[in-house]
Amino acid sequence: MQKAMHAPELTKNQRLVLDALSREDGPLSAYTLLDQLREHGFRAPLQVYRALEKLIDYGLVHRLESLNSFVACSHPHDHAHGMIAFAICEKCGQVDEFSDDMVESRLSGWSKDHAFKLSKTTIEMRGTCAQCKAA
Amino acid sequence: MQKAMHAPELTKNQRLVLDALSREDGPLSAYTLLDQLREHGFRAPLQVYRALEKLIDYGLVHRLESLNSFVACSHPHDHAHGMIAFAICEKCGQVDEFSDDMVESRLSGWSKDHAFKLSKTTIEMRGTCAQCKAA
DNA sequence: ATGGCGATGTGATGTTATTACATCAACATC
DNA sequence: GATGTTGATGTAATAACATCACATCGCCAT
Repeated sequence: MQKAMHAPELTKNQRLVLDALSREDGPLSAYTLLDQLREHGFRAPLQVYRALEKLIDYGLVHRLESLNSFVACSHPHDHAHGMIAFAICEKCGQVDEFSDDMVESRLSGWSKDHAFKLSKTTIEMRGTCAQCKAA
Repeated sequence: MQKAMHAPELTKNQRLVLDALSREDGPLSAYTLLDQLREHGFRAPLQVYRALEKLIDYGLVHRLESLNSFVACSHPHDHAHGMIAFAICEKCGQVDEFSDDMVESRLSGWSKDHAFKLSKTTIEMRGTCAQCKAA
C-alpha cells in the first residue's frame, strides 16, 4: 500500500514535466523529456529528475522500472490507489495501469507472514497488447 | 509464465559470472561483477552482460529491475518456475524469491481478459526484512 | 581446408542517474 | 530594512548502467 502525499500547487518545472507526460500515450525517458522541454528552458537532467521525483511522490506519475521511464498516472484523482500493476506493450509502447485486490492481498499477506515491512511494490507485465497482436 | 530454456554446459565466462553471483547472498550490478572478475581476465562490460543474458535465459539468474542488478536463482533446479516475486530488503540487500499461484493466476487472468499476450512479469517488493526491522 | 557458427575480446559510444555547489524567490523574525 | 531559513532552480561534472561495431578464435560438419 503506497501513500501518495497530497499534491500542493505544482511548480513551473513540475507542471512542464507533467504536461509533457500527459500529452503522450506512452512512457517517456527522463532524457526524452529533457529534449522536449529544452524549448521551455530546460538545460540539465536534474531539472527533469527533480520534477519527476516530486510528481511521483504526489502520485501523479509512475516510474516503470523495467523501462527506466515514466508515465503519467491514468487515475490521478483516485487518491486511494494502492498497489498498481502495469501491462506494457513491447510493440507499441502502450501502458495499461490497473489494480487487483487479490494480488495486493496475497503480496501483503506474504509480507506479513515473513515480517517484511513493505514500502513499495513494482508489478510490470511485458507483452503484446490486443491491437498489436491483431495487426 | 516464463519459459526457461534448458541449460547446456556453461561456457567459461558464464561459469565465472554464475559462481560470482552464487557466492553472494545479495544481488550484484554488472559492473561490480566486472570488477570481481578482472582477476579472472574480464576486461569489458560486454563480457559480463553476455554471460548474464544467457544465464537469465537458462533461468539460473534473475535480473532485478528496480535495482539494475542481478541475483543467482535460489531454486535453479525447479525448472517449472513461472512468475517469480522478489522481496528486497533496502537495509541489508537481502533478496527473497518466491512464487504465489494466486498472484500468477490473477495476473494471467487479467492478461487473458484483455487479450494481452504476456511474455514476462516483474514483481518486486521493496522494504525492510524481519532481521533489519528487529535491529 | 573450408565454411559456418557461437563465444570471446576490445574500444568506443550511448543512455540513465547522481553529486556538488551556486543562486534565487518567498517568507518569517528580529 | 537586515538577516536567516526554506524549497526550488541552474549548471557542470561525473558516476553508473548498457550497447554497438568489428575483429578473432575454437569447434565441428562438410
